[in-house]
Amino acid sequence: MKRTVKDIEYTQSSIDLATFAKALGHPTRVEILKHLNKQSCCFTGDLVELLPIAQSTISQHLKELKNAGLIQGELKPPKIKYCINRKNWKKASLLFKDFLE
Amino acid sequence: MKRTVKDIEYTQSSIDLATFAKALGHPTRVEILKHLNKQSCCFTGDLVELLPIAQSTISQHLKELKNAGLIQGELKPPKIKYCINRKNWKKASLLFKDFLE
DNA sequence: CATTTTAATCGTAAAATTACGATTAATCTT
DNA sequence: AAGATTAATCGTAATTTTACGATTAAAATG
Repeated sequence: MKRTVKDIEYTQSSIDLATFAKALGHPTRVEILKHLNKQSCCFTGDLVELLPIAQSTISQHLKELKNAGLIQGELKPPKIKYCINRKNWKKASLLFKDFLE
Repeated sequence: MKRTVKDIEYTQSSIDLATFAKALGHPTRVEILKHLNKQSCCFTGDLVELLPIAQSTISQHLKELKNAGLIQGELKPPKIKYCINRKNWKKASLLFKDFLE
């Protein structure tokens, strides 16, 4: 890899769309978001029960969704409650809608 | 990596959504699709001029978009005309719309 | 028929992604 | 205070992605 994405000029909307899309680009993360969207919020533990993958892997996926801005975590010791980030969800919704017409 | 996606049961819509999303998960591919969608079709060469990356890399991205079903190629020797696959574009549009509300 | 044009494919390298188990940190319970 | 619970982080390995230049195949042009 000789060049990084940062060297190239893309429109901000292309970058934003690609970032959201990348986060949605794995079925596990889609399932997480589906579950989260259905009941608005849930704990990591709920997802560990729901999905047949390791707890650490789910944490990793949650981190990616968080980094993309699609979810946010709220401390409810000793648990962590994850919720859809409605502001960015809406932003993504509009971006995809506009892009796909 | 001890487990592959294939071992896990996902809903078909999650897989379809993730597949489309993954294809949209790179700004270069988003730019390609934007350009393609604007004028409906174009040749590989147009994209090579448009984007500051190697021809082989663009071919690779086109292949991915084709594999995801978002575009299709038509032989216009010695060129190849790429167009949005409207059927699947519509499918993606509905999937994302439904998913993001 | 030789040359040029077009775009895919090959070979390769660097980086990112995905997965796991083990460990850790924080908080709650006894 | 000791132990249990929860979920992030660490370390690691396999795989995939992204990028490049070089080569190849197919068709058009001279």
